Amino acid sequence: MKKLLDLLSEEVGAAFEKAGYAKELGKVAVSNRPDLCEYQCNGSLAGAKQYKKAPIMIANDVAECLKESSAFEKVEVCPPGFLNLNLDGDYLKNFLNDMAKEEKFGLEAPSKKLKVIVDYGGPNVAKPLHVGHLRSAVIGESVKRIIRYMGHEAIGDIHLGDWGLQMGLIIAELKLRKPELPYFDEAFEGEYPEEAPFTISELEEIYPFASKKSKEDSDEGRAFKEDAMECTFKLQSGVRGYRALWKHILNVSVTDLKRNYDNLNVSFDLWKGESDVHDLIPGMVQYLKDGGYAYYSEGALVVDVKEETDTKEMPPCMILKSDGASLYNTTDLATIMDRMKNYHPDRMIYLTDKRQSLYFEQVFRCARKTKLVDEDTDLIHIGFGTVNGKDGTAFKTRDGGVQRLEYLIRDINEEMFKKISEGREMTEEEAKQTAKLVSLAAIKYGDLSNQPSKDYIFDIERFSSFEGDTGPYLLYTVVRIKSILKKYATQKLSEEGLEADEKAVSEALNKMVDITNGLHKSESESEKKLCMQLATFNAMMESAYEELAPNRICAYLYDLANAFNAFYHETKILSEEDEEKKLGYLRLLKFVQIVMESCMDVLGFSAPEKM
RNA sequence: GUGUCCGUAGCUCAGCUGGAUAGAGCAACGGCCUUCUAAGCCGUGGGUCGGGGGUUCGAAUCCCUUCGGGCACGCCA
Repeated sequence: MKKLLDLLSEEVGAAFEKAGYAKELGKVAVSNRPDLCEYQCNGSLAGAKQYKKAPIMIANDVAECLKESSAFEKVEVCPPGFLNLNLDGDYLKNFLNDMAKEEKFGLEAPSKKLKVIVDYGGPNVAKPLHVGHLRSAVIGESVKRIIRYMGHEAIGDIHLGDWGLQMGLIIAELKLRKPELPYFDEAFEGEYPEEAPFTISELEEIYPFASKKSKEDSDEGRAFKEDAMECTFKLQSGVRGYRALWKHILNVSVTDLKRNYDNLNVSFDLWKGESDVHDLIPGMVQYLKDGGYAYYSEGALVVDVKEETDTKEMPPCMILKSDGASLYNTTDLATIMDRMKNYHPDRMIYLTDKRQSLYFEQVFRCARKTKLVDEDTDLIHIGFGTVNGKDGTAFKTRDGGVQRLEYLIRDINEEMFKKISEGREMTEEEAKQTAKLVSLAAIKYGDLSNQPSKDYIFDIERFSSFEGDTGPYLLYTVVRIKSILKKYATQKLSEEGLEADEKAVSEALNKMVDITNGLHKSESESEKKLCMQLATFNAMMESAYEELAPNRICAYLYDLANAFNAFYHETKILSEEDEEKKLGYLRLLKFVQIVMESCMDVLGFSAPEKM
């Protein structure tokens, strides 16, 4: 289904053409003077020079031709040559009714269905998630959902950090603490225990402890680091006990990660990690050498990725360190190779901190140059900004430490629980569930409503206050709508003497309020504004997809919620006596509800029944 | 040094490919609940869009320059 602005532009464009001017001038935009009109066209001003004619004359000619158009109820010419337009009510009604009949509200299916891998999350095994992981998870999840909503195939890959020195550090420390474990006995030939010899909290304590020790400038520190490196090497070369121990670390950690990501309503299709491509590295390195791409520079194996058009310095993409070890680049390139072989995606999208953007440019150029990817494979890096505290510097706990994501979410949950329990009639369990939904919306909306590339201030106070442009405000709006609809259905059921339990109400609603049965023509200004906002859904979603910008959806939701609340305040819905009119209102409400819920779902949160 | 992003109301931010009086939220102030959830709605005050040039009929938006800040720049990820 076409976008409203395109339809209007065609309409005005045809008028330009009919009046003897280029139809391209008929581009219609939402008015920036809502006091004067709803839409505007500035083509007469732009065309003045070309036609050597005063803009106002052109505008008058066009306005004359536009009189026959059914799209506008008002066409005005304003000096020096603006074309001020108001949409015709029936035209709008018809547009919305068409929209209501389509599954995705007029969003067109893509001409070609693409396969896209979205690489996000990127946690390290055995390290708790912290605030820095929030953005990758939240934005990545939404980007994945946007792609799916558009009708493409999206595969989410968590891309675990599960292979480097960090694993060696943990194993080395475990060896010191529990040398009696069979994993360290090279003569051991039996079955290793199924149960891991540690819990997640032990694991989380061990890593920072070991990491710190390895950096100490002492004999003990150096010896420990050496041992950790040896453990890493043994692990990577496949020593049985070390592999078994590593499996335990991975399992315990992944279980915990899954729980954490579940709490964020984030899920991955693939739980691949750096370890999965380890065996591919030698072959890839050989390929890069054989192809004449890679050469040794300052002892390291590199691929040049400079291009003639570069205005900046472009360091080469490093494949192997001078000691022969692989690094981040190596596994990323191997992962690209692996994905091309197993999935052959049309696009790969990476979400990481924006500080890595030069790095990804090198990797992408390298992959392209060395033909690890096809020419038409899209490689995209979405670099996001930092989550800052109120002081504008990186978010920390009160005592200056790194804030664990789990605790942060827990704190916000509790805060929200208190708020919801106050003055609302709800059981404790209900309040808990509601608090969870509301705080998730608060956190996610707080993040997603910013442009991904920008830093933003994570202000718990602001999120906890729930006023204005916040997730909870959006939820509240949806809850209001649900509440009205339910009340209507409950009344109807009891009028007929039927039982009105939750299930019956929702079934009755589906039957009685069906948006495909059509809206009526807007009567009030606020109703029309609401409808116009609703009508921009497909254009909005398309641009959110093209720009990979969840913030577009956030802005739309906020505008839609505002438009609804304005309408709500001046319209008596349930007490409307004209039954047909009342049904029209209810359908409009339902329409707003499901559009809002669809948007929220794409953002990765949802509204409760009550708040 | 090279590159890159940013500088808009007291605070946090929108402003799409240049268009008419620069918009929201928070904070401040004033209204609106016997009526569908007031976590809401309506209104008031508050800005030489960092500075200076230029292009244009017209610039927060495009170009140049300057100041101030963030970030990245071969063996970390």
